[in-house]
Amino acid sequence: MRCEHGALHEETAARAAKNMPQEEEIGRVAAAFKAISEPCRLKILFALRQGEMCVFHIVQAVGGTQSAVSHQLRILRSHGVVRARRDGQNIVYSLADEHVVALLELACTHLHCKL
Amino acid sequence: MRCEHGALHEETAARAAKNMPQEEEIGRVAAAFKAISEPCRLKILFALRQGEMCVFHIVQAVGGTQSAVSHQLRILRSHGVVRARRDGQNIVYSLADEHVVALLELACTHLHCKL
DNA sequence: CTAATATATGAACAGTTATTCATATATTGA
DNA sequence: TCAATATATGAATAACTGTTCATATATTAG
Repeated sequence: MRCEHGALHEETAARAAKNMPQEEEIGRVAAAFKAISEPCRLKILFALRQGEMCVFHIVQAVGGTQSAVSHQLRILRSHGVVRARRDGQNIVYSLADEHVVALLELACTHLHCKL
Repeated sequence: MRCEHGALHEETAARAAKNMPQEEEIGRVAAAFKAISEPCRLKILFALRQGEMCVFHIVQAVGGTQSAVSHQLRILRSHGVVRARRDGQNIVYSLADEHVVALLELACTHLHCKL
């Protein structure tokens, strides 16, 4: 290639290749972002931002069927985005940690959304 | 439902429904996260974290075919994650803003990845 | 133990998305 | 203008992901 900045970019590319995270780590990060990249799951997260809730109330807050919400909750949980604890007959879900809230807020800021 | 915290959760659900962002905003946030949720695209972002590069060097840094990288770049660009500028025969790509870097770093922290 | 309620899950289908291949466009140098 | 290089893109196929339906598991009340 005849890039004007050939030498500089060549160096950048070499550094990038050298510092590229492992496939496994890339995969984990990708999976985490994918977990929060579907409208239904995002709704669940925005809802849980108001406080912990059991499935019944999450369904009430975000709409959709119990089955669909439950499937999505499993995905969120398996990716460490939300955590669940049993409370009698119910399972109460909440956001896993502040990172999740921070991610949501960063994205909203980036996109000039009001929260 | 017979949730112990019925009254409290009921209130949380109502607040969540009331403060739920518009479908359109949810969609934008979801699309943005989806844009950065594929391994190939993440690699591109991690690479660009080292500095701007033209397509040729990005391909060198992340591997894969020119065509595939180009397709992914288009997706990243159309979602405002990276920006492109022409420089002679080349198109030089760079991360759109600090939010992108912050998102990557937050995710890595959350997942206990080294960066 | 049985009935009722809350939540989870497997399988199938539908819609979406990534990759590849071939080709198009744009820029530069001769 | 022509050849060469860099990048982009349309179409087709293959892989993935969400939703639904039916059903399973777990907990509590009686």
